[in-house]
Amino acid sequence: MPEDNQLTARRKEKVDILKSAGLNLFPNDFKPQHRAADVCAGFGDKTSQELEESLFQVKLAGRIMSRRDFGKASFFHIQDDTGQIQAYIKKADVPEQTFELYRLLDLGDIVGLAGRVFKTKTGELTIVVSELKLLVKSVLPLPEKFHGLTDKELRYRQRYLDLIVNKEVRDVFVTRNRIIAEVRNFLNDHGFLEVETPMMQPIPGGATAKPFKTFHNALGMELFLRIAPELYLKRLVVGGFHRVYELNRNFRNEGLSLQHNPEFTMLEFYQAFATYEDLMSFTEDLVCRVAQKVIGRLVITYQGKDVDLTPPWKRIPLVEAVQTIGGVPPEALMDVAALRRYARDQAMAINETEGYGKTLAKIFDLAVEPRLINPTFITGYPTEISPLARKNEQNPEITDRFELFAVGREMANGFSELNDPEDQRRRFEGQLEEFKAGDEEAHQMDEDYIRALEYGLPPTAGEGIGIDRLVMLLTDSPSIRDVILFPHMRPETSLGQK
RNA sequence: GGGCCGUUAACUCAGACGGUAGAGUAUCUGCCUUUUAAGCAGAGAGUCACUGGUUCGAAUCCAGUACGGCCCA
Repeated sequence: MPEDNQLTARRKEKVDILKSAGLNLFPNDFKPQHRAADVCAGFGDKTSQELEESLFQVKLAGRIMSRRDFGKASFFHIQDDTGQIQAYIKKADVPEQTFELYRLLDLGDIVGLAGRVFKTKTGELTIVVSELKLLVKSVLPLPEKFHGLTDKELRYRQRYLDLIVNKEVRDVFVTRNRIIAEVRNFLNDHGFLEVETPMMQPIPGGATAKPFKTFHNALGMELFLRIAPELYLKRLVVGGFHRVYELNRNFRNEGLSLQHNPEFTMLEFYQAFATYEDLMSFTEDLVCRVAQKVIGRLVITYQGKDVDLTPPWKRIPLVEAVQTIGGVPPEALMDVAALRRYARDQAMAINETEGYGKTLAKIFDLAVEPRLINPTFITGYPTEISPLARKNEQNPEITDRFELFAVGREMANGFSELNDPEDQRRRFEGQLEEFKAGDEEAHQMDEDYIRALEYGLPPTAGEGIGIDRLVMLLTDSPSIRDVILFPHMRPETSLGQK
């Protein structure tokens, strides 16, 4: 792309002019003393007369975002990391070479300036430039000022440009940071210890998903980018860290969608002596506190729909939800044959080789999930599809597990942990059968994890919360790519390698 | 992986029926000392994503490829 066109050629000419005038084009000695937002906050409510009398000087640095030239004067806006402020330069008021320099500046250049604060006729706080210094010349033109940059491909590929010209994008990522900070605060306040466990694992576990493979040259071994930190975190509970969490990246080798990026951020936390029911209440508290602190309210809007986060949230057993919300008749739930018949009648795409639990979950995904707008816990997931969860004591066909849904998508998954090593071994063996039967996502055997359980995992409950999806919900973002700074894209073919 | 749609100037977009490629912003020149999508007058700027085909002639029709978007698995 950076091939010369008329615009970049003209800018490079200006670089040459400035260079030949002996100007340092990359100075590093300008120290701004103010920021745009501080100046606005500090002087915004002063009258023009007060400003005239105060003669207050400010010194700041920013990128030129717009300019309105007159013959012997000009208005321009500069933007720093806090926002924009207008500046005014008048030929008569500055040394000749300063005005000459200004004439050679372009939108996108970063300058340092100093001057007095005043208000224009229209009441806009403005800096009268008395000193102006070029801090770096930009040789590529910025997008058009009114429509800005809207092409999604360009926005994701050149996020730096997106961030320069689209303030809302910047705001989303600031909010993301605040959400994550509040999640950490909440967990820290509740006595949880943040830990870091391997991203590269010899056995990918803790979830059902296809992993990315990599290779360690010196050890001559295949490794997998983690699909979840779960098994390591539970080892830490065995080791005596009774409240642990990890908030970091997972990697899953799957397709991309509005809700899926190959690497995504997940919170996982484990609490000894808690049950999945404790975690449901804990999750309500966590999400509400984050929403209250970051957004300031519990009724939010997501893509035009109202979402009420006010607890308590509904807790509905899976089989009940399928009937009352999904409209599946009770007789269709009799056995796997009945489920398949029902799915066929409803033209639902299911895999005829899968068993009762998977088929039921699939029907749930299609018939119920999109309808769960307000946060809702679905409980009682089949044991067959929950190889790491504790069986329910009344009904061993289901587990003490929940998933949380909101705005029609899964937000969290939690359960009382299976801590019986013999049961865990049998579950892993069952998964191996599934793998042999063609399920590439089936869980693998992890002998060391079973050994850890043999030392004794305290009764524990654990949960994972999809942070990207939480950020999407709280920032009203339609795509996961809007909350990930550099979402995965295929390589740009037109960009030559230097 | 499948279906539909898109790709035209740096950006945002027009471009019926196949007949020399258009606008606004941005850039350049001139005028302009309180503008803010500043204004007025003028100028320059394009491998119409790529490859092939049909045609006297293709941005336009056809096929394939690349990248992207949306929907589905």
